[in-house]
Amino acid sequence: MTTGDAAADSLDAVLGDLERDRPLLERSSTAERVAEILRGHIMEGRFRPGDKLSEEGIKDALRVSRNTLREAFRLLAHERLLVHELNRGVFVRLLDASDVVDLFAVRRIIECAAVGRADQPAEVIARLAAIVDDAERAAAEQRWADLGTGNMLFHQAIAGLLGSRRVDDLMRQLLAELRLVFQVMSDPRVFHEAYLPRNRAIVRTLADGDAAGAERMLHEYLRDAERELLHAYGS
Amino acid sequence: MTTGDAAADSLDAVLGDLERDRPLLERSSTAERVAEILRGHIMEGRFRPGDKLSEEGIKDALRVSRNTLREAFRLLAHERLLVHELNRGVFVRLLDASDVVDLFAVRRIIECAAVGRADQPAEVIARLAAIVDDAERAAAEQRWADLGTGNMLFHQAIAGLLGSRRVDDLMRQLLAELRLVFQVMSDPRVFHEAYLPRNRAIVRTLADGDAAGAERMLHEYLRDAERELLHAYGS
DNA sequence: GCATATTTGTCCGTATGTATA
DNA sequence: CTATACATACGGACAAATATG
Repeated sequence: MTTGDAAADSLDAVLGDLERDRPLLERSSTAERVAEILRGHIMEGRFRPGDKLSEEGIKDALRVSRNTLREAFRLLAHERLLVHELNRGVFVRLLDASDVVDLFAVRRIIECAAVGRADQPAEVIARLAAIVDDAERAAAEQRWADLGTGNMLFHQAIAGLLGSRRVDDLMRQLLAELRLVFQVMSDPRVFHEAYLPRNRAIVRTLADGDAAGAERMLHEYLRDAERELLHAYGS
Repeated sequence: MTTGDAAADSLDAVLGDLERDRPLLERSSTAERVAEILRGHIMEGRFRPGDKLSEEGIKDALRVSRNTLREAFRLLAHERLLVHELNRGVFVRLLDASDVVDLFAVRRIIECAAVGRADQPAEVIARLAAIVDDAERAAAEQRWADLGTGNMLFHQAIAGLLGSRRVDDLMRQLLAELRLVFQVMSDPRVFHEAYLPRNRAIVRTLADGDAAGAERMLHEYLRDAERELLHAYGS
């Protein structure tokens, strides 16, 4: 009973109003806006992995029709953030150890390919450094949520080195799934904090023009992070 | 007026009945089955890139409700096979030269990473060889459609060497998009046929245990194929 | 194991807004 | 500029499946 009677009432409070910041130049359908809102709530942990998202409760809270809501559900299910069980409804995805392994396998391929390319202009490296700066500042000021997103942003930027729209989309999706992994962990703060210096070192090595070295460091980074997450999963 | 009044009538003939081969153990919703049918029609060229898919015409032909059809549209738009233009409807995606470049950039990363791994059991290599066998047979018997799918299957199998569910899904999607590229080409037959011997050579090199050599060959393969497609796009 | 209540799956009618001939 | 066609979005309805007591 994850979203029981009481929860249905509180959804009004949890989910902000749909029309909140509707831009004058809105170029998206209601279903897409609903999906965006729900995506945010999932990734920030207000809906936890395994939770059921009932059509009735959410359509009332967001004041949209069931049809529109179902279109949004389809989108998020396609992004692997929700799972659709026939005649049972949609649930926030619950990832297992094999998902973690798969996620890191893809990350290794994409991210290592990205840093391994030697032809990076200095301006791009500077952008990476700026992102690490922000994350370090967030850690220093104990803004743990910002630290987490900053770390994510770093790896998104790494993938961005490839300059491919499709790789960017893929990476965004992988990191969103990874957020679901973090949310079943005990303490995400210390996790992200420990890897901050390694991000810094990777950028420095890249700036020195040692792409191969940076790739090696990133590979070890991913190996260790995967191992730690799997350990947290108790496998 | 790609799907005008006359076309709406013929849709009944073009689109097979939805209930055709509904399995006893149907574990999928109507929306997913509709998406599957439309996907097939798009990839086999019965709907051509740029065509508009009108809700009215298709819902009548498939005898489903507008709501269900819209859910299916959302799925296919998310797969990049359709583009959703607000208040204008959905259209079969029309790819441009930059899409071809992007598609091949991702293919290079994925496929080259796959063949570059030296630890492939002999049984897996044999499966690759069998796929090339099938494609060669199709070419010899002038079954051009089968030749095309056979070539696709080969590259799907290459990506499959990584043993990652997410990579498999990604590759399936990339190849589906690539099919849209082929459909604006003049003569896909000769295109696929020319690359058949190179597939064969890659498998042979892999069987010899020379993963690095196979990766080099695949890289050249992709470079040439991309160049040829871009030339066909007139850029 | 059964009867009931709840929820999903699907369809329809309709009002409104948007694009286009 | 008007008229028409169409997409968007809503709400109601009902059958079917599932959850609950």
